[in-house]
Parts: sequence; C-alpha cells; structure tokens
Amino acid sequence: MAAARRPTLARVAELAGVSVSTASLAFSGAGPITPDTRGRVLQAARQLGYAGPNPLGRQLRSGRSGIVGVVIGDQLARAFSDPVAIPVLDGLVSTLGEHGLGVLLIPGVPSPDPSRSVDPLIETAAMDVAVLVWGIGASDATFDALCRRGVPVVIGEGRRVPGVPLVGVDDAEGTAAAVEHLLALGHSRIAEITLPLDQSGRSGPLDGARLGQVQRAPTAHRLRGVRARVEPVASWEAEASLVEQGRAGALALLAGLPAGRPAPGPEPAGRPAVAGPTEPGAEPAPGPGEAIADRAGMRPTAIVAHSDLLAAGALLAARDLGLRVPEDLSITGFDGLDLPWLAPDVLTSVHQPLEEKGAALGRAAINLLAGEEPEVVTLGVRLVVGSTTGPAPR
Amino acid sequence: MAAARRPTLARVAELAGVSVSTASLAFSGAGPITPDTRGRVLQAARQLGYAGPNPLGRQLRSGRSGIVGVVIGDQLARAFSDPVAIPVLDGLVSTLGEHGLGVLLIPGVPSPDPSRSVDPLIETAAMDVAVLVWGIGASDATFDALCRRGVPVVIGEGRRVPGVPLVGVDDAEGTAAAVEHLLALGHSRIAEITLPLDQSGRSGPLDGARLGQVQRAPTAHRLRGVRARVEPVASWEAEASLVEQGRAGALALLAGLPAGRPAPGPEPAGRPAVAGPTEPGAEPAPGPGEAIADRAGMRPTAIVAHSDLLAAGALLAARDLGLRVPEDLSITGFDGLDLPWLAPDVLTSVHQPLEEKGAALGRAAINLLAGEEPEVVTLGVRLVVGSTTGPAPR
DNA sequence: TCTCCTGGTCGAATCGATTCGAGGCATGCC
DNA sequence: GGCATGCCTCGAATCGATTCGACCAGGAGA
Repeated sequence: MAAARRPTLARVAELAGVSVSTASLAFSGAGPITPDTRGRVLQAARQLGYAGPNPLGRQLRSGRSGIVGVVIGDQLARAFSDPVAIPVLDGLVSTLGEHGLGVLLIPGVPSPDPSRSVDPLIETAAMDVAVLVWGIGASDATFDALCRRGVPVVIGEGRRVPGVPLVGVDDAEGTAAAVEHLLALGHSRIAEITLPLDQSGRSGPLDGARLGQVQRAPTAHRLRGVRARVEPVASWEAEASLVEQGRAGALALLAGLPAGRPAPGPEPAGRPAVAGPTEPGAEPAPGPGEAIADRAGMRPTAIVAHSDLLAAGALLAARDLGLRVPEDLSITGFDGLDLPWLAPDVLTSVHQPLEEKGAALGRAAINLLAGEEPEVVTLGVRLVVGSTTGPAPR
Repeated sequence: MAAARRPTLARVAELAGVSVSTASLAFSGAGPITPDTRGRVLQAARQLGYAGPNPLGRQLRSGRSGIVGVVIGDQLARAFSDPVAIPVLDGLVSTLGEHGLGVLLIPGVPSPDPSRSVDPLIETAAMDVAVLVWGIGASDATFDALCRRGVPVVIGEGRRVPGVPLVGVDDAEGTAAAVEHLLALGHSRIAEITLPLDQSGRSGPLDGARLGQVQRAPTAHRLRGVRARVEPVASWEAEASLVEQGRAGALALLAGLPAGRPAPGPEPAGRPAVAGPTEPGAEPAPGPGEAIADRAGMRPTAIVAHSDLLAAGALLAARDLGLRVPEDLSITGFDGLDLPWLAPDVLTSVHQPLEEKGAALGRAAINLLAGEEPEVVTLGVRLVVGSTTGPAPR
C-alpha cells in the first residue's frame, strides 16, 4: 500500500495551472506576482492540503538550515539544573527566534575524554552556526570538530580565540567588587569558595600549585579578581556550582575553628596583595596535614563565593553551625539569582546580566551569519548588597 | 573576492578519480566497496578538507532531517526553571541522541492567545516528529499547525487524541495515595494546593464552579485522585508550580485560623467522598465573603500539594507561621524532587519517574518514525514518605 | 572454452525547492 | 501604427547528496 506522500510545490503548481517557479513566488513573496495568480496558487494549495514549502528543499537550495547548534557543556541535566543557565538560554533562544533561527540542543562531552569523541550531532547535524555556551577549555574536541566542518562558532565564557566571537562578563571586576565591599566593612580574614578549575570533578582545599592548573576561563577571572584585592586566608574548590558543594566548602572553611580577631602571627592579616607577577611557589601554601581553613588557626569572618548557589550553601552551613549572618560571618555570592528560599536572607551578590548574555550570544551568532567581523563582548556586572554582609566582628 | 565554498562530494570524487556514487559509498558504508578505493576517497577528502557529506543534501534525499521538535509550553524560561522539566528533557534528549536524533527547541505560546499565532518554527522548521512536552489543551493551535504540516506528534501529559501517542504518569493514583497516607495517619481536615487549571494565570481559592473549568490534563487527574478519597476542606489554585505560590496558598489556607479538632458542625468532617457523578453545584462552595481556608472555621491538619515546589512553599509558610511540621501540620508533595535546601525536612512526596518519562517520550517519537502504531503509555508513581507527614494532632 | 555469477564501479534519476534570465503581453508614447 | 517599457510568467539550471539498475571484469563451475 503506497502511502500518499505529501504534496509538493510541483503538484500545487500543476493544479493551479501555473509553473513551479510562479508557485514558488506565490509562497515566498519575493518577486512580482498578480494577486489573482497568487490566489489561485494558494487555493490549490489549500485544496491539496499543502502547508507551505518543504524546509528541506528550501534549505538545500539556500544553503542555510536556519538552525543554531547550542552546545551545552557537560551533561544536559546538569546544565539545565544550573539556574544560571536558564536565563542565558532563554535570552539566546528568544533573540535567535526573533530572527527565525531555531536552537538545536547538543550535549557536549567532558573534554578530558581520552577518545576525544564528540556527540555525533556535532559531526552530522545541519547548522549554520554553533554556540558553545559554557566555554571551551584549552583544547576542545568539540571546537575542533566544528572548525573542521566549517561551522562558524560563537564562544560564551571561554578563552579568546582569534577570529571567533566571544561573549562574557567582567568576572574579575565582579569578584574584585565583592572583596572591596568586604574590605570596606573591615573584614580582613576573607576566605573563598571557588568554581571548578577544570572538568576533573575535584573538590577540596585550593593551594598554590592547584591554582596554576586553572583551565576554565570564568573561574580564572574570578580568582584573579579576588586576588587583585586580597589574598584569601583560605580557598576551597567546588566540584560544581551546587548548594551542597557550597555547604561542604563552608563547613571545611569554618568548622572547628575558634572565632577571634586576627592572630598576631608573622603574616600580616588580610594584606591587600595587588595581582601581579609575584613569585609563584613563594606563596606559603598550607601543608598537607595543616588545617585548610586557616593558616593562623582562626575562623574567617567573610566568605567570597564564586556563585550564588555556593554562597547559598555557605549560608546554610553557617546556620547549621549556629553562626549569625552577617554578625559572625559575611557571605557574598556571584550571579544575582533570586533565591526566595533563603528567606529571610538576601544574598549580597555580584549581579550579572544573564538574559542579556544570552541575547548577546544570539546577536553574535546572527552577526556571524551576516558576515560581520567577530567581536569580543564583555558585559558589565554590578554588586548588589543584600543582608548577608555586614561589618566585620570586632 | 569569491569566498572559496566548501568542497563537495563531487570534488572529492574527482580528485580521487572515482564517480560521485562511489565516493558516496565510501562515506555511507552502504554497499560494497574495495578498501583500496575507499582509502583513496578518504585520502582525497582529507586533502580537500572535506568533513563528510553535507547534511542538507543528505536530508533532502532521504526526506529525513533527524530533528525532533520539542515544543516547550509557555515561556522557555519558565519551563526551564521548573525542576520537573529538567530530568524529563534530559531523558528525552539522551534517548533521542542514542538514535542519532537531535532536539530542536521550540517555544510554545499560551493557548488562549486571540491571534492563535504559533512560533514560526512550528510552521517552517524541518523536523521529523514533534513532541509536545507539557500537554495540549482542549484546542491547541500548535497541535493543529503541526497536523496541517503532516508532522507526526507525540503528546506528553495531555488529553488523549486518537492516533497520537501519549505519555503520562498515573496522576490520580498518585494524589490518591498521598491522601490515603494522610487518612491512615488520622487526618480528616485535609486542604489542597492545586496546579493551575488552565493557562489563565489565575490563582486563589478553588470552588466547585472553577473545578468544572479544568483544562490541563495532569491537574484534572490529580484533582480527581484527591477527590477519590476525600473532599478537601479547602482548595487553593496556584498560578504556577512555584515555591512562592505554594507559600501564598498555604498562608491563605492556614492564616488566622485557630488550631483544633474538627468542629461539631453540620458538615461531617473529612467525609470520604468517592469520586463519581455527584450533583455538581450541590457542592457547598464557600460564599464570596467566607474565609476560604476552612468551611468550619478551623485549620486543616494536612495539606496535599500538587507539586513539590508548591509543597516546599507550604512548608516555608508553616515555618513562618510557627507551625511545627509534621506535629501541627502534615504536608505532601508530588514529583519526588530532591530539595536539599529544605533540610532538615524531607518532603513526603509522590515520586514520578521523570527521566523515564522523557525516555518514554523519546521512544514514542522513535516508534512513530519507525511507523509503529501509536501507544498510550502511563508510568507508575510511588509515594515516598519523608519527614513532613505524621499523625494528625489530637 | 563457454557460461554463469558476483563483487565493485559508474550513470543517471531523484529529492523539493529557489532563482536567474528570457520571453510574452499589454500599455503608453511618439 | 510602430516601438519602447514594464510587469508577469515560465524554463531550466542548481543546491549536494543517495540509490537503483546497468555494466564490466574476473573467477568458478560445467
């Protein structure tokens, strides 16, 4: 039994008694056509149940698929669970949608995969541009594969690659502002909970050696921003931007240490170290067995977290430990998420324009398609003071 | 300056000294070919920087785009913010990915839109199947448009449409189980916070009249499941599945009412009403001015929420009101989300297999493509008792 | 030695639309 | 009345690959 195939433009033209080219004109609207003829064609189309030109034919001819591949780093589920990702994706999809472009979801895969295999879609799917949303590492199989195919790429939050548009926020500026705020409040013992430095899945105390291994661009910038103002008394690397990780980090940084004022130790507390080419390795990193939380044996009075979820976890940990926020401990986040379940607390946080970031990614993709020169866009951030920061305890 | 276009299969064949058809064979692997010839073709391809057949040509020929359109109801941002959506989407994308299919994200639009316009992608994008993830209403412009185009459709969580595969969970069974659990604990004054009944954005007390207007399928089933076991003493309709809405609903249901045992009023408290064709309108709906929370003027001892986020909001509201959970108030949710920030509480909740639901949607789409008969799949749910339910207060 | 078979290669048709240049017809102007 | 001018319409080429049947050569079997 032959299944009746969908009618084609040719059949419609035939029924309408016109040529295929005329019928095409009737639909595309490009080129002159008598309203009468057009009407006859549309009438014939309706009669045959023809719902417009087959996208496949049109795409082949035009060489454009109207599809933007969006490569979601890591696992899809994890990417989507990240509340930071949502507005970005939303801004991206909206902006592209306004220009008639669709978003094809492509799962990325962890970079350090030995087989360097990428999702088959990257090799075979039709797309006019690709957007790598969560940045690319030093060497990225996905990026390479796309280049090989000749698919233009837009990078979100990653390292700069010559000739490739890049969209990011001013990460360093953001963490620097947070630290500055804390310094102004009199804090000197500032600890830090960082975003992952790479895709290794590692978590735990962050020492100088590890610091040199940072691969993810936003993390690197946020680390730099902090260190542009102060050398943290302790730093803890999270495995991912998750509440649980923030809690674990804060517990590690805070637990079992007496509160108190800066020890009169050899190290000048909270010395503001301007970032620069300081001797690496000269840094007195804590030894293996040493308490990670505090080189001087005393509790930090503030925690700078690289993300709001990490900060939220830190806040919960503080509550668990019976610490008052901000009286005993100040906490800053990064992202500017709305986290009503932290009520009555509102995070002091560096707000980044997430939806605008998505929109900027979309515009970059569109510009690329239009043949414009690739640009590097850096969006501004803004520290918004909430209820989780206050004067340093005396 | 003529931009050098990407090399085509024809150029590769030419360079390799074979015919186009042979070159095609070398890539597709279909049909017999000498390893030697194949090697020559691949060599030529490498030399030209040819990264495999152009998807557009292949797709036109095969009539398949390898793309599954996933229509996300409402706004994209809202859909993504819903933690229920994430695992479903993840299961869907994974399952489709294993079969080489990509997911094209398509924003749905609110049904009651007067212009009945749909996203242009629905009319013009290439796709082999479409999945309507968040169900379709009684009449749905999106669904109609897809049918007109001849794109086969899979429905997730919606009404049954003959000839269209449907995937859902046993909603009625779920809420019934939750209520049964509460009844077994001795609760008789059970209130309810419901999912939206339609896309109107309405929220507030739910009376009998409104109950008849329910359009969204899962909501209807969950309402039915509750009423199969008990007639709630009060019901509050949320505008969306959000923590804030749950909090508002719970405050409305609980605020300002004295705790206490069932009033010896004319109405038998907690009468278990079996669902059935009871006289509509005979229902003693609360009058306009009446306290919505409680027909007998007393606080409910349990709240059945249609989703975990609503339940979480209710829990926060209870904490705000100084009510102990579960000593003063029991709360049940629906979905089985992991909500660590509710710690130390763990919701008693009806767990639904979210990722499996996504996978089932994917399988349904694949089966449809393979020409198999459309099926209705209903996945089971399971009540998991947490710390938010306990014996009714005496 | 002839025929049959089979594995490998090639030609040509096909998928469904877009687009460019040519041509036809009517109008307007000289 | 003839010619230039537009406005529509049409034919044909094109996008890049897949696939079916034809064809050819070489080996096996009779």
